[in-house]
Amino acid sequence: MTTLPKRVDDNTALSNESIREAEEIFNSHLKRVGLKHTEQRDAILRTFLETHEHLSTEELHRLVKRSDPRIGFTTVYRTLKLLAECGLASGVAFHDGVTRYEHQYNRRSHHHMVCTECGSSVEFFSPEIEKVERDIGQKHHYVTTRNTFQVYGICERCQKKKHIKRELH
Amino acid sequence: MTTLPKRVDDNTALSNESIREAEEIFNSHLKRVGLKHTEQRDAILRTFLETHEHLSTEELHRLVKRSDPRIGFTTVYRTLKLLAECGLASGVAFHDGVTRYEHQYNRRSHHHMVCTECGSSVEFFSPEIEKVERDIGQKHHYVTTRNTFQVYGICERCQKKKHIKRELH
DNA sequence: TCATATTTAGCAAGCCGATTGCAAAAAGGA
DNA sequence: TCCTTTTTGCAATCGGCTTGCTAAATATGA
Repeated sequence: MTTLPKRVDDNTALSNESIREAEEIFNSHLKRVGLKHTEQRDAILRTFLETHEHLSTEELHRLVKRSDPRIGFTTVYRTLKLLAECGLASGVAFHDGVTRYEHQYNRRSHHHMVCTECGSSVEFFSPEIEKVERDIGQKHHYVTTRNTFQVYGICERCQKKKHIKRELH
Repeated sequence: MTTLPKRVDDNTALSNESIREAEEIFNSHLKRVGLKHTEQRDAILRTFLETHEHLSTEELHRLVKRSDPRIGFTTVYRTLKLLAECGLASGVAFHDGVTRYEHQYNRRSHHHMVCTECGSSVEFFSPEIEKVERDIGQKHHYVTTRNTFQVYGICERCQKKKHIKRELH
């Protein structure tokens, strides 16, 4: 067993306890840097923790507006930065120029395989990757902090679609 | 030996022969898709092959202008896309929102470790990574095409700088 | 070599996600 | 409650990426 894959659309919802813990982390981060606790920030964090996928700021904003339509894009944008600061969110750059975020709380480092046809993705964890990070850091005297690993390819469904298209000729 | 690292600033210049081969690949690609051979495209390819690092379109444009100041940004931009199409260049997305390109001819797939303080980077190749790509693709029935792997951290020099700064307090 | 058809070059404009200035509103300590 | 500080969110801006357009360059065929 080399990997522990997990479909993105699995139910990865956090327990109430985890959510409270995450709120705690966020609140103390705010206090530490002298910022205020607001309704909007709370709502954004809660919505964010409910998600399972990697969301652009745009997409999170759309979700947040469901619980409060008056929350603006800028606030979501800035809150996401705060969440990244205290380790609750982390950004992933796929190859389409849009930064996506995923919640990091109670999840271990993992990687993505992305279909270049339809954009769907699979998450997986691989201890080998973490080992390579350690090894290569040691070799070049870097103190490593994180890594990103993405595999690109074509998913089963899109392969079949292509097959059908070819048969029509 | 798990990795075959190579410093980015090594002399990785291609032989004349390799350059001719690359030009050949480019020319037949142009012919295949019904495009024309031009001085500018030639100059851009040649400059590109001389580089050793990952360049943004902007940066390559600056270099190209040294050999011909009248070559515009758009042409470099579009030529880079052509080069990517025929496999001579490939784009890498670091985490600063800028797409960088590196020449791919006569080089095998490799990865990057980037210093988050000063931006310098180290290239390395790791067969383990390629194996993980194959495994995870197989497991989820993807036909994989490529992967990107980046390690982030702090290089030796920047660690020392931080150390000195701390001692001044 | 020259004429003709096709593509290119590069300016300028547009696009789009990321970022910021600002004034009214909200938070929270005294 | 009052007052200071921070936040919010609109609107404007920024910056990299992309494209429309026309004069110029290239390839093809006579």
